[in-house]
Amino acid sequence: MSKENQRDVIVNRLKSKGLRVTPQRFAVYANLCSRRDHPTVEQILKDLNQDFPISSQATVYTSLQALRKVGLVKEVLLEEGVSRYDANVEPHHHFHCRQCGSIKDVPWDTFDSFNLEHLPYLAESYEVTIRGLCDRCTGNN
Amino acid sequence: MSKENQRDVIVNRLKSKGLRVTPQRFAVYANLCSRRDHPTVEQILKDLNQDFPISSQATVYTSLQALRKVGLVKEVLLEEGVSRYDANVEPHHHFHCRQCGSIKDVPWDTFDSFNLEHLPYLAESYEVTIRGLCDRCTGNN
DNA sequence: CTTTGTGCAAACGATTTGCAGGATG
DNA sequence: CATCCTGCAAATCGTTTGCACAAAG
Repeated sequence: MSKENQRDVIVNRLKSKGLRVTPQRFAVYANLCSRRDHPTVEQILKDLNQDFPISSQATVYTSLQALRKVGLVKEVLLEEGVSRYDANVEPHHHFHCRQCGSIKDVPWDTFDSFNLEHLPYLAESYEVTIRGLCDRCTGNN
Repeated sequence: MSKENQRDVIVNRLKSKGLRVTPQRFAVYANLCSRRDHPTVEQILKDLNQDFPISSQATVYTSLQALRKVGLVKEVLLEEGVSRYDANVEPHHHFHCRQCGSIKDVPWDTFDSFNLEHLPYLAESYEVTIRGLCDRCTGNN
């Protein structure tokens, strides 16, 4: 619950995956864990270096790649030419607002489980992408 | 049914969308209509220029952009850094084989319609991405 | 100490753009 | 014949890589 604890949780997750805990890598992952907006590399970098330079662009890229390789972060592809990252690796769906571009997580249990048995393929996972207008952009709320 | 007819269908679709019918644009769209494999720009270009040079890279890009703008083709984003194109603009889902990378269309009615009413957003469309092994890669078939 | 990570700048690859000439309606 | 398209090459943008130095375990 305390800040100490959150730090330890992140450190332990990195260690448990066999990743060395460096300030830059920690900062990238901690930043990603603290947000829910599926940021781009550019947004992460700007955030990290806001107060004073913590990491370089190349290191953010390689950190994200390392985190992705061990399954601590996922890449989210919803728009052309835009790679976003997500520290929420639990199965969930995505909503993409066509007006403001925001991306919202949609709970896994929003949909009754699908019957994928009758497909001529071996389905291992699936995800739903929903597009439309978010709460802010509809004016309702 | 005849080749003449298919050509006319494509010409008429372009015209009806207010697009000029140029050999390059026709070739790009006709090629896309003739395949079901969601090719990349590179694959389209290679195919067009196989016998003798028909179009340049830049023109394929701009043709696809024009076709996309009028709703005759859709972009398919399933892998990082790979833009694929699809002349099937009817609603459907996608299956992506993790082994051979092939992409298959999955019929819209595979899933019972979802109840998106209880989301706090205005859902206008959705699509399902399924990942796994295709028929060839499972060995069943 | 050995291995791995970082920063910088250069390299890269996909996509876009500016421009002059050419084709379309 | 006015408008839009094409081809080419240069520009651009996001991402990756090589290398020398620094830090982690």
